[in-house]
Amino acid sequence: MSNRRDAVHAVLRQSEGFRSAQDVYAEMRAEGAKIGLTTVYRALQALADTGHVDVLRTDDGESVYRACASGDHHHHLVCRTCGRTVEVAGPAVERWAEAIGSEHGFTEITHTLEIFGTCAACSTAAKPARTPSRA
Amino acid sequence: MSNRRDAVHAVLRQSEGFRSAQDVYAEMRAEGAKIGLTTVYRALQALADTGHVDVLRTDDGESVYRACASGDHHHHLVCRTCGRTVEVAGPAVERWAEAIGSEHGFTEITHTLEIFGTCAACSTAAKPARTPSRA
DNA sequence: GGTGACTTTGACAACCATTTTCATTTGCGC
DNA sequence: GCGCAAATGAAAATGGTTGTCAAAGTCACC
Repeated sequence: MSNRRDAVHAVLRQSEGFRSAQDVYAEMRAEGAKIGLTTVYRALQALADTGHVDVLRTDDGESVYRACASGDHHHHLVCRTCGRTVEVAGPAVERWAEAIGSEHGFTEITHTLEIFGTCAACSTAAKPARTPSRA
Repeated sequence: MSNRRDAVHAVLRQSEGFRSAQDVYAEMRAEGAKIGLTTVYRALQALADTGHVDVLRTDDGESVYRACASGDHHHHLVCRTCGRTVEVAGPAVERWAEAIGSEHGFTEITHTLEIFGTCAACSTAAKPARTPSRA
């Protein structure tokens, strides 16, 4: 029955970068899957709770999910143009955060860290001419 | 005329931690200020654009604002219980992010980093008994 | 002092992702 | 086959944020 959950997970596994709930839903419907938006949200949350996928918020407040290779704590280097994502680990940062926290008397330190940039491919593609589509 | 904007800014200055737009609006109304929600949002955005206040998204997608001491790039150590905020600088992290980015061929690196924890006062107040409210 | 152009304001409606509700369906044990 | 409990999904509710638009305020200029 939690077949739906697996289906949702599968969609994420097939994706390169982060996908929004609406996005996943749309794709599944497009593929002919009979599933409700509600279920997608529930599946995504369940997956996130069990640590099977990573969640993060986009700048416009949308939640995006991604099936990550490792279940360990890690961060993401995301291309702001194509969405390609690289998982990175930063032991030094973890320690730094801990240290900063303790230094100020804080306990149970957690942190959120995401790195954004333009990947090689996109930065090449973006400035061939000298009309950088300046918005 | 941009008196409203100053008023909004003032509210933030009087606050210790991050405040949501709705929150600021409610407080201003409570103080008797005649201001509309729309205006509060606009003021907040304007302030954020000009770098007078820092913005970040809470886990539930709400935008929260804070008038920060320095206009420089810095991060926040936020108490998840009382909201008290400490501004921290982490040159090492900035460099690390840059390095990781270049290493993967990314350019125009930016990053978001927030540290959450329980401050000394709150952690003391929270565990008087031995019922750690383990969710 | 008056007038008109332009900007700011704010009430209200529109948006939209997410959540809740609730009736129906499905799986499973008995 | 029956009934219960969990899962599902359609639709409505929620709630923060943004857009619309007319009214009010400012200011320059006559």
